Amino acid sequence: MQGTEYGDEKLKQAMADELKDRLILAQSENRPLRVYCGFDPRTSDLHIGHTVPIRKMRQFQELGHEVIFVIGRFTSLIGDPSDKDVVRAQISAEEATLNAESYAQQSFKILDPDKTRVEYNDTWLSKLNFADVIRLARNFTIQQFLSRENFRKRFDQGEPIYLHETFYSLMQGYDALHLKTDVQIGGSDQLFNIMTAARKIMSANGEKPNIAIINGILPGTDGVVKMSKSLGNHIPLNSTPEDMYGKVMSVPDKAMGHYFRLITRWSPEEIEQIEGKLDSGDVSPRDIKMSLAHEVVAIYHGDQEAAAAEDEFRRIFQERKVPENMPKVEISGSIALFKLMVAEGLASSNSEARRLIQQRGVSLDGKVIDDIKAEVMIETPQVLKVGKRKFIQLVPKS
RNA sequence: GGGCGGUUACCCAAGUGGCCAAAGGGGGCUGACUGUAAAUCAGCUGGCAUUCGCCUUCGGCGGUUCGAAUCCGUCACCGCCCA
Repeated sequence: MQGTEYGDEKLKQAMADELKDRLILAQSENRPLRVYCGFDPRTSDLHIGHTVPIRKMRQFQELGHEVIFVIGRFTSLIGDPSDKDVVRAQISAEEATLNAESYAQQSFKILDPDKTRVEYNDTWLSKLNFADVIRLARNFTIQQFLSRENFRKRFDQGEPIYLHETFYSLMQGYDALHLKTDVQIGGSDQLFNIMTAARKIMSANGEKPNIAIINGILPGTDGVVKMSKSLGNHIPLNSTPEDMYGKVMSVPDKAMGHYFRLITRWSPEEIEQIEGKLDSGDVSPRDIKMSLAHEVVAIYHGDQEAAAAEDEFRRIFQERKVPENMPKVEISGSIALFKLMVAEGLASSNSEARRLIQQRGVSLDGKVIDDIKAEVMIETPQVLKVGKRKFIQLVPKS
C-alpha cells in the first residue's frame, strides 16, 4: 500500500483488509490475483505521470499476479470527466487506435511484456446494447453523480454536465465486471469510478467487487496540477535523457516529495532519510533534486545515460557553456538572423523571432545580438543560442 | 415549446457605433536575480512589414452604416426559469 492516497484512513484500512482476504481466497483457489488498470489513449505519448499506476502493476507482476493493461479505446471516444472540471473533447476511432498501439508498446518499458495481457475495451463495450446500458445505469442515482466533486462544482457554477459523461463511470465499471478483476489500480481522481461505479456494478451482477488501489497523483513540472500533455507540464517517457533530466530539475522544490514517492525506486526508509536532510538543511535542495533527476533518468535510460545527462546539465546551466552535441546548420553567404531562426524552428514566426532578438534572448557565440536587422555570415563554426535552452551550431557551407 | 441571460485572443474576463489587435487577471515567453526551485522586478505575448502602414480576429451567415466586437435579421450552441 506504499504511495497510495485514499484521502481517508478508514477507506485505506478497509481496502488493505479486503486485499488481504482476497489474497487468501485466491491462494485457496490456487490462482493469482487479477489486477487491472485502464488507460485513456487520448495522446500517443506516455509520460512519467502514467508510470505511477504502471509501476504498481509491475509490483503485482513481480509477485506473480496476473496484470491486465486495458486500453480505453472505447471510452476515449467519450472523454473522461474525472480530472477536469470541463468537458473533454472526443477523439476519432482512428486516432484512438493509433495512439493505443504506441501506448501499449511504451508501457513495456516498465511492464514485463510476456506477463502482460493487453485488452482493448471496445472488444466488449461495443457489444452492449441500449437495454444493457440501461440495466447498468439503474444502479446509480443522479445524486450520486452530483455528490462527486467535479460534477458538483460544475453544477453549482451553472456549467454544462452532459449525460454521456456519466457513462464513463459505467463503462469503467463494466470493464471490471467483464474482466472479473480482483484489483483495480487508479489515481485518486478515479476514486468514484472505482469505488462507487465499478464495485457497485460488480456486486450488483454477482461478482466480488474489485479492490481499489488508489495512487497519489503526480503533479506536472509546474508542481501543482496533475501532469498532462494537454497542459504542457508533462515529462514524456520518450524524451531524451537530457530533456528528462532538465524537466525534472525545473519541478518546484515543494513537489519533490510526490516525485520521490510516486516515481522513484527509493524505499520509504530512503525517502524518509532524504527528507530529513532536506528539513535539517544539511543538503541543498538543488543537490537532492539532482539525485532525483538522476534517478528518474536512470530508470528509463540507465545509469550511464543519467550520468551523461547530469554532466550536460551542469555544463549548460551551471557552467553556462554550450551543449556537447547540437544540431548543425550549414550557412552560405549572409542571411537575416530572424529568418534563420524561423527556418530552423527556433521561433514560430518572424515577429516572434524579432521579439526574441529585441528582448536580448539571442546570442551568437555568447555575444548578445539585439539588432533585429542583424545579418549572419559564418566563416568559422559559431553557436547560436535562442532563449534559455535552444542551441544550434552554425557552420560555413563547404 | 416559451421567457430571460450568454458565446470575445491559450484560459478567465472587460468592452454596447469610430480613440479596438481589443482593458484586467492567469498562463506562456524574454531579460535581471538564481539552484532551469520559490519569491521579486522589468518587458513581450495575432500575422506581414518594422518607416508611415497593411491584413486576419470578438460563435456562423447576411444586413444597416462613411465606419461594427458593439445596431438589425437569421442560424447554431450553452445556462437559468417555466412547460
